[in-house]
Amino acid sequence: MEPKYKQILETIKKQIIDGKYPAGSMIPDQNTLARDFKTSRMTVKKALDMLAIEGFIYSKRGAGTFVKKNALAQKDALPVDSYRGLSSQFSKARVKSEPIVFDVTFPTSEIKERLELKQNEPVYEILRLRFVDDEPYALEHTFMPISLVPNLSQEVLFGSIYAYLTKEIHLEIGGAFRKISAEKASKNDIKYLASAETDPILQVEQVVYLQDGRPFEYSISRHPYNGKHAYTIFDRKN
Amino acid sequence: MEPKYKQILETIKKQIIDGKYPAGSMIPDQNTLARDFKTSRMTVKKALDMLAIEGFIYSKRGAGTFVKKNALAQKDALPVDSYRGLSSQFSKARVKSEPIVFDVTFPTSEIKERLELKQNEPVYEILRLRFVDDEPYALEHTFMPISLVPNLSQEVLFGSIYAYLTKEIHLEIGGAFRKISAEKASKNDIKYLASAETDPILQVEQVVYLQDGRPFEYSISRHPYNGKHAYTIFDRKN
DNA sequence: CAGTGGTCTAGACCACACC
DNA sequence: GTGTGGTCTAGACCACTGT
Repeated sequence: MEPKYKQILETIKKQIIDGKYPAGSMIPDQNTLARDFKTSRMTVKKALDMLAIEGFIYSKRGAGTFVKKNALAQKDALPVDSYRGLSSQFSKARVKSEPIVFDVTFPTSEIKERLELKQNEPVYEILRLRFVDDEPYALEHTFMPISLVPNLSQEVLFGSIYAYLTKEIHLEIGGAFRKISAEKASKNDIKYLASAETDPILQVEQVVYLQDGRPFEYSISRHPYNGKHAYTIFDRKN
Repeated sequence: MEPKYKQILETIKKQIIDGKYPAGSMIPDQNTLARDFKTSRMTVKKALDMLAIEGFIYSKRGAGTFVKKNALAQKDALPVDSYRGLSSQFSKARVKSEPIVFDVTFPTSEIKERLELKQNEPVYEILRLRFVDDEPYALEHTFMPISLVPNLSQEVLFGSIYAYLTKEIHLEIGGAFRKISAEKASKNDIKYLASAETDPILQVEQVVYLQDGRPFEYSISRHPYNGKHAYTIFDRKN
């Protein structure tokens, strides 16, 4: 059984998308909604709070709750989960992966620090060339502690590592820290991404954390300069 | 009077930072906390939910509420408000701005679309070179509808536009959409940012929205390649 | 002033984890 | 089973907006 506040949330969201509450208009007050949905005001409030977080509405004390002018732009917005890997951004059929390096090593001091490793725990080192629609999309250099993923097979590398981690093993992703920069093309970029020597490279360096805060993956992705693949985000103030 | 849930939130946050609840440990259950804080469980729950959003703790139904392993890393984390401008990232004294262009024009079709302008409303066009610690930090090309900011003076451009907008006028920022890419250096980059012709440029293109969803600023910032200034974010799954 | 949203209470029942 | 967090109720009081 889905919680009642989620049902209310979905109902109102659908009504906004369907145009029952146009952009800029006020939606019914919380007491009215509570009566209409045969529930308490607290439950309505929770639904409205979530809708505000999703970017559809905003509330002003003393005035009312209003549909945002650009509410409809939110309706196709992805939740923030690009660290789940490429497969959630693009349909699985369009993504291919070609492993270049798959090794087990001792981490350098920088990687040890990023992954908060205590002693000299070994890590996987994975270098993969990733394709979207058969075009090079990124060169991914990934490090993961072996202790967290004891049985990673080379086979998995051809597909989505994240699908394997969340389905096969029981790992819950909590968030990711990312650093995005523009870099000069390296030899590997020229070799694998077909970059020219003077092409700029978009680099995304990230540490992915589990729900309990343990770092779980450190990776550097390098994207070719082709005018197609930029990094996009929507920051919302709450 | 600050709401009670915020006081509870701050108290527990301080206790985590002070080491009363070490990383990985369980904090007292909600009923106990409600008794200790002389409040209801719902109020405690709200405080804990906010603490989870801030990245300090996580809860598991049936098990308990735990301090994240990297909770302390959150204690200096900035809230997501870099669209408030540079002055919130760096102390005001370190930031300088040099206006290059300050004009009023009719928008191109692309800018009209980004700012969702109906007719041919005029916009400000502002080109500013921004310095941090007297080094070129970014070349900012900004467009704002005149209708939203009727009285922007050239004087304001030397400082922080955002400080002026939120303090002098009564404008509330709601969020921003950003697109980050790596680009080749243009003539302007070479001229103002002292970039070499082969240097990559980190470009941040953004549309900033007001709380009610109206787009309010469209800007393109170009950052020089000096290994110092990357774009960083922390995505949290909630 | 009336109407709105923000917070809070003191309970209740349920779903889930762990033993 | 016991203890935990997730949801929900039916009220209440307060802060703020707009007239």
